[in-house]
Amino acid sequence: MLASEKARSANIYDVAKLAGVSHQTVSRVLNNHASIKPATRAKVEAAAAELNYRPSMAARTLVTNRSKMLGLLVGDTSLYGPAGWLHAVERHARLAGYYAITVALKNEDPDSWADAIEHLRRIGVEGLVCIAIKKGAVELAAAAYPNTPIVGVDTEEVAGVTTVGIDNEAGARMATGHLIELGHKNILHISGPADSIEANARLDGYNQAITEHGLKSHVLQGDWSAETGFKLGVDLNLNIDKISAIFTANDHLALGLMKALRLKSIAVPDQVSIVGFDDIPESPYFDPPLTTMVQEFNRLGETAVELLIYKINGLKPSKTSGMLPKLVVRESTKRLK
Amino acid sequence: MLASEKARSANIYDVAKLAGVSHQTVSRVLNNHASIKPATRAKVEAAAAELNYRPSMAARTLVTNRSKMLGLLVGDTSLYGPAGWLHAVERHARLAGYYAITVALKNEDPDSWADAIEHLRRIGVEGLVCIAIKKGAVELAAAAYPNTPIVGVDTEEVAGVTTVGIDNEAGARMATGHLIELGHKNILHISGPADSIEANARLDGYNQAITEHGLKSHVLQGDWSAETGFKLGVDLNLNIDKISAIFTANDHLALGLMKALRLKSIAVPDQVSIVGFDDIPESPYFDPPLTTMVQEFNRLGETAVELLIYKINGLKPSKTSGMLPKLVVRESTKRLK
DNA sequence: AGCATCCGTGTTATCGCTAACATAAAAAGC
DNA sequence: GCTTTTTATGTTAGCGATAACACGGATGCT
Repeated sequence: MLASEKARSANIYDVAKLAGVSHQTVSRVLNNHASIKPATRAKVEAAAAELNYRPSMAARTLVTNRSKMLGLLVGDTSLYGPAGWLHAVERHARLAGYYAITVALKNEDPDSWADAIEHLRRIGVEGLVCIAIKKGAVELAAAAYPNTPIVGVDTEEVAGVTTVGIDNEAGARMATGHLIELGHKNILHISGPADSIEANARLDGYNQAITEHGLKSHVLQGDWSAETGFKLGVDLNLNIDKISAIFTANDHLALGLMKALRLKSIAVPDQVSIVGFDDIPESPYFDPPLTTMVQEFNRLGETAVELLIYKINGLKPSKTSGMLPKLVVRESTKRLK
Repeated sequence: MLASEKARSANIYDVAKLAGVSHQTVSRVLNNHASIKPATRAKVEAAAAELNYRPSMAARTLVTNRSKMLGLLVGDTSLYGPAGWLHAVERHARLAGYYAITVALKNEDPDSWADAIEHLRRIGVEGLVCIAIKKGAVELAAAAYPNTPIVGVDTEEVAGVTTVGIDNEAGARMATGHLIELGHKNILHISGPADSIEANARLDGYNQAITEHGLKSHVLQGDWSAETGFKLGVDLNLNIDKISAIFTANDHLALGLMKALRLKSIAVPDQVSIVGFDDIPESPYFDPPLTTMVQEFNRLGETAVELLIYKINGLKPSKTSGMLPKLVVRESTKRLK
């Protein structure tokens, strides 16, 4: 309260002095070391509380060489999947006592990758989570962080990087399988962007289901946008291949597609059944409500953080398989008459 | 390359030795101090590059007491607005050389606020951006960080906190005004949650426009979800008040509402015109495409970071007014016959 | 009883950097 | 040409924590 008192906040020596012990004892209390008398612990804790003491992460990081920070390299955060994973990872990082430093990479702009990665490098993260970024970006990150554990969430396989993700292939097989069960024979797939790992996995899953049942594969190249779904829908002629069902690589494509079909007075699901992928929050309210594949963000985030912390602690994580999305049947799919 | 060499990365002394100067000279080069001979600078930079040197943020933070980190306290990141602002802020923080530590607060769960804020406190951020969180949470943060500059993005006014945001009131006035211009006399507003600042500002804007034109206010209490829009739509009887137009507090409400109207065979816009708010990416593909209000995330994020850095540097920022959203007219609104 | 062991705590060194002061050489002023 | 200033660099101290070692006193074992 004296005028001479600096606004400087209390450090470990201030606490030690007030508690009448050495600073090292304070440090031991803070770090839950064994062999501290309960009475001493109480004194120290009281002093710390009174001074509103907070340990300096910077000092701790400097001496222990562990920053308790994780870097989160994420792709397009406006997409439903990446945004969901990001926040799940962030949440679980905090629950595990780590700080999450997020850096958004523009997927389309490789020139910016190096800058973003360099930005993170300076701060000294203990581990890296790469979320839905291109293979090249993961490789760049791996090269920049030769001794830092990395976990990829829905990224391509890169040496030294443990990858977790949803099983897009199995999901696409389920989505296509659902249409096949409903009696559809000519099923079109509108794919995601050609350079996307997830999009390709979904395409593969579709083709597997199609081939297994001796059907013919029909694929149109798309991306992740409603706009492209709309454009492809406008140009689409269902009669040429007698298409009675369409599986789109995500819900946005389905949304745009359905708008185009509406304009052409093609009824969903009476004339075409449609299955999407993602289950964005809007999907139940589409016209008609969309049958699609749901994924659980929370568990994926938890797994990613768990694996990363394993690696940080020098343990080899066991291989994890992708998480299975689930089918939600709504009104956009119907048995073929 | 010797076996004795630790995996330890190079520090400032290693660089100094290799460059044949003192460590302080290296420090000066790194911090762009004046009075460094170009030749010396070149030597140091070459040495730093050769050793792949990165300064330790922790050491720098310890001695300068400036962490170059900003805390981002954000509300429900699954909502379109908050997610957009968050990423805009994150991006501009990085462009300004700051690290963004994100912590997501559950808006509905006040018990968790303190934990989240404490988590951030330990790391010593230089400033705080509060994005779309409740007033109580902002106050808690302000109390926990008495000497830390805070900027609120779309939060209620709290003493000491500079607030930026879009002008929800003006936006709502514009949206309602659009319907009035089209000749509508009985305009219903479906509001957002009662405890939301934005929702109340939008409600106020609606009421202003209504009163100015001598019309009667019709309000239904909603929240931000498509589900609620749907439920309200199911129960709605347009005839009672001769409602010919509806302004919903966001696009999701409009989405749910339009689904309900479709089920009841009420044509949009022929029987009711609808205006939303937000312009989520899906809105152009709704049935019909939604007339709504667009906001610019990027500029808001830039402004927030700019203001915060002003405050960090001890400058008093000038009062900023809210940014004006713009009207996008699509097919869900029509002149009243 | 005498020695080893453990418990609880204190002392000193160190992490990698910047601030502040010190100093030699070069430039400028009279 | 000699002091004064400026330029360019070096030296020392300290930020706030943990690690490693030291050490007195209590306890256990023979």
